[in-house]
Amino acid sequence: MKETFAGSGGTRASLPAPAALAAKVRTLAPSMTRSMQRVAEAVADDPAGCAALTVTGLAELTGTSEATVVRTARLLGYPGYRDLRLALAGLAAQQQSGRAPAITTDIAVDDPIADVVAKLAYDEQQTLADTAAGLDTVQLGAAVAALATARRTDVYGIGASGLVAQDLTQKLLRIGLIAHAPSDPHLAVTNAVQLRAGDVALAITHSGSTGDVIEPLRVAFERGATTVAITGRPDSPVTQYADHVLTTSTSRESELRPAAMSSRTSQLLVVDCLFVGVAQRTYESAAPALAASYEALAHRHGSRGRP
Amino acid sequence: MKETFAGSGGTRASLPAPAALAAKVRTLAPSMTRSMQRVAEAVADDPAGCAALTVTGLAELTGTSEATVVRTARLLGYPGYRDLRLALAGLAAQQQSGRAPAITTDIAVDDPIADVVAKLAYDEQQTLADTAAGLDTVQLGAAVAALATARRTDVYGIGASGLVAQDLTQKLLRIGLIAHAPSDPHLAVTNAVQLRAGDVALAITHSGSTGDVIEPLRVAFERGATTVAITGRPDSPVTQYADHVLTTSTSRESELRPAAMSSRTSQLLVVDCLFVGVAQRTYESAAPALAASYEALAHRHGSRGRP
DNA sequence: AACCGAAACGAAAATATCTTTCATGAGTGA
DNA sequence: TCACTCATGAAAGATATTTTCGTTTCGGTT
Repeated sequence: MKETFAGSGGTRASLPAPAALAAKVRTLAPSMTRSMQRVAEAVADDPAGCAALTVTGLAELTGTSEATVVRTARLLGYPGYRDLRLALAGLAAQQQSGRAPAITTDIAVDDPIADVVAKLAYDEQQTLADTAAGLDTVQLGAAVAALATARRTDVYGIGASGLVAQDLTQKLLRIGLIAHAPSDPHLAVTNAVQLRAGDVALAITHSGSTGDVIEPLRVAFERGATTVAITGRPDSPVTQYADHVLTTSTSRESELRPAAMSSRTSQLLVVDCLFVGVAQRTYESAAPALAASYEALAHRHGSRGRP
Repeated sequence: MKETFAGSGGTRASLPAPAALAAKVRTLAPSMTRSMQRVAEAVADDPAGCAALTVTGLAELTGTSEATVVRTARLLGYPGYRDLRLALAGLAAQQQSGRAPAITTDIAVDDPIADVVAKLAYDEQQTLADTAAGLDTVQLGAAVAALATARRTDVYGIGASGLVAQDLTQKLLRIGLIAHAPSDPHLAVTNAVQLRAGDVALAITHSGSTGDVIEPLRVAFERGATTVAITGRPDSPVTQYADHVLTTSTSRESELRPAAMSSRTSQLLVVDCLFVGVAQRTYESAAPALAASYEALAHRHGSRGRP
């Protein structure tokens, strides 16, 4: 690995931004081995402290070996420990200069309703920030390009993710694209069989292991369609069949705050980004289409303006 | 110079803070030799770029030698180049996060995808904050109470709001309550006719003027059910038939960012609050029901962990 | 102008740090 | 139980940083 390229300050390959690090740790933790998790945890817990440590120091601190530390750094998206260390220094500086440490307490059974509102709002804001920070714009751009030029698009999702799938579908239809979000898994596969090169199939699943969603994506993939996966687990089975993977952030969940809640927030942001990106790319046709759909809806509302 | 002391994480000697670096360069410049000035200048000019360079790299860039770079680092108050580099990374991160006010502008057709992500995330965060701030906790509490004790609940919504309605329905079902979200307006009315005192009807409409949603709520209202409206217009027709009104926030929309987008975010937060509130109130039965639904879903996912 | 001394400077050696390789052992499924 | 895979750390190998030390430069002095 040469480091010389960085000198130009030109096109920097997408190293994870410091801000995204905490989110990345959470996202990738499940796919880590025990030792690596210890390292990741230490790093997320005390960025400043870890930035001051050498590989050897961090290895000792976490009771692991240098090799494991380097492996962890790699998994987090850096070429090696050195770069992770720089990112940690950046993160530490950011945390230092202002923004809150972001420690939310869980929602308790006896929290007053006002607290519930505050905590939920805060958590969802956090989720949005994490998602935005962790989103790979290259993958996103590729997915947008594929969608914008697709002959037709299928969107697969089940349960909570199914609603997100429908949301995207509604939006795409609004700008004149052809999109479907089959709600029945069997129909999804039936649909997928019809896809071919130039079409796009998009799977939305938080766990990345939802068979009912993977199956149609696999079929589409094998048919030559461009496939996109929106998932919280970038190493999960669904990504096998995905040309482009968009990662949603995973925040800690609790009994009263199911994972579905934050994953939905995260997924919707991604979907919105996709939509806006596509609308930009197809502006010529999208703008009139959007206007037309407003028009068509107007008469279904009572008066045109305020009641 | 050993670096091992850092391992303790104990009393960190006072390294110059990153922010002070630029000032320090200016202060110390006069006392520097020519070569060192070149190094200091490069460092002050482009912290981010220099942070990416090794001693050798920076030496080459400034046309000096490694030794000079290290001497400069020393003069600036760091034990060696390594620490200067970390400080530079911190400074870069701070500068990066500092300049973010560009996102207040609307999304333009030619915005790069990264900006789109940042702006959308920012807007949605804003929407959440506004919604949380504007939510009437008394009304919310009342709605929660009604839902928690309802015999059955109907949720009405069309289009984007329809998805929110389904989201709420899914959640309520998960904790063992009886809820429906008829997607067909006619079915909605048919359903509404069945409601009576002790039941809850909940209408979700951003404009508050969506006839297809108002109608079933009216019917439910007249049948004596407790009615709730989630709307962005607290003075719109739908509130006529609503015992409790929950107001969502309305943020500015633009051509590329339809109102549906932020109203959906806002509505979902309200719906989440309702859900958590209800889950709290019915904790005895909700907790096992939630657990059970997790259980039931587990087998639809491949393995629990890594693929 | 020639000389001297001090300081600046860089090449290269010495050291520290990071990365890779490889052998070992723990855990897993047949 | 056995074969197998995978996680793991020790140590070798590769880089980066720091130190050493000799050369060069510059200012002043004779």
